Amino acid sequence: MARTKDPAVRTALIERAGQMLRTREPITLRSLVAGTGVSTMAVYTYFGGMEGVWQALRQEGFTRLAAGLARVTTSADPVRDLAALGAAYVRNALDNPDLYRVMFDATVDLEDAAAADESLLGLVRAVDRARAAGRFDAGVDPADLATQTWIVGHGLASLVATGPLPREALAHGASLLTALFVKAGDDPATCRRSVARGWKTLS
Amino acid sequence: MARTKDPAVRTALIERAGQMLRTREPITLRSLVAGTGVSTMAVYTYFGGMEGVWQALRQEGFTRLAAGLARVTTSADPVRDLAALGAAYVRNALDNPDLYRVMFDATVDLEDAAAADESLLGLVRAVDRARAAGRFDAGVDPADLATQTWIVGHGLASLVATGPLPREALAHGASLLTALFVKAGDDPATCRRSVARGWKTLS
DNA sequence: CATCCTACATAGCATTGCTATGCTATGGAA
DNA sequence: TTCCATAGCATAGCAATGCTATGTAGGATG
Repeated sequence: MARTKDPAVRTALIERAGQMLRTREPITLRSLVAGTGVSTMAVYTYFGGMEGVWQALRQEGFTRLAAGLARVTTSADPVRDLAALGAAYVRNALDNPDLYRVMFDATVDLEDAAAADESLLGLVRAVDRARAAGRFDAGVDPADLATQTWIVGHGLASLVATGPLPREALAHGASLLTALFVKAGDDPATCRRSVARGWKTLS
Repeated sequence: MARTKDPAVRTALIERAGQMLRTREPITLRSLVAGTGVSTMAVYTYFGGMEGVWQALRQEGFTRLAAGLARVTTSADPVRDLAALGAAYVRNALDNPDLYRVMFDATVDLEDAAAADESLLGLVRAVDRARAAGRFDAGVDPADLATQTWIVGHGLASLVATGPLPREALAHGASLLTALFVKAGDDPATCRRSVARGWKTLS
């Protein structure tokens, strides 16, 4: 029919935007395309405007988060794995603080919510394994416990990444998750050791 | 020496800014002063620029949060009070979602951190009362437990206010706080009832 | 090969936050 | 009371922002 879009241009632009986010350069229409050889219109061709760029960055953030969670190896101790997933969540937020902020600063739309749910799935499966292994009570709802783990991880990551809490406060994560998993039925002493093993993957 | 600033102008401007935040109007230099009778220069005289306006809004947010927490009545049940403080924190965030976002979207500076610590004090005192009443173990550090309560409240409020979690997810707050307080030494059955009493002040 | 649609560049638009320039009025010193 | 330096304040203009209108060129499709 006519000229086709070059996917490399789109990729290059979001990659450059991510780079600028990391170096804390302000991302503007003109600064984004400066030096790339393409003109400002490319942003409208590939993203429909700057808002589209931000949305693409949000998806990039969720993709990176999913990759970080997927990198957690499942072991014979599902409670350790659960803590390791929480640690990976926090680590991802601290490794890409600006990207993490972009992910949650605007009201997330349905497309973003789908990506977030995708990430939650790994947590739900880990809870399922723990329940199957007899570590958690049969009455525990995997989705509920996964959500609560998310709440803890997000609260901790958010407060540390934006400044109110110092990095030493990350240790609270282990306490919170232990409390959560013991309430779910795990043996306190065993749980403490499992969570410690999973959480220490953070540092 | 010369003319003095009129505090009423500053107050009127931040009040108007707060109103615009609530009605989701974009807050720009010109739109902020439109209709107030003062010119754009007033923003620079009283706030030093738009960034000063945002900082003032953040402080306004912390002030409102402190007021919300102070409104929580202390009862004979310190664990109930602790849960009620957590509920008040979440309620404040949901009542003023945009103001709450402004409070935490930028990297908080030292002045904001002081306001945040001020709010934490109420939590620390409640933990102290609970420990004095024998509900918590003697080894519990009030500052630590207060911080963990904050992490839960912030994580919950943040995820519900920005959209990823529905309002029904607020019920997770009671579960999380119960887990936390039981781990601190409270009797499970008693704790569940205390937290339920405090948390139900949310709705 | 011819055609038409689409990517793309250039230029210009309104709006943004901010600053330079005067003017005015007001509080402290004589 | 008189005077004037100084801070408040308004107007106008600056560069930079996101976006749109317009014209061109290039490639896929018949």
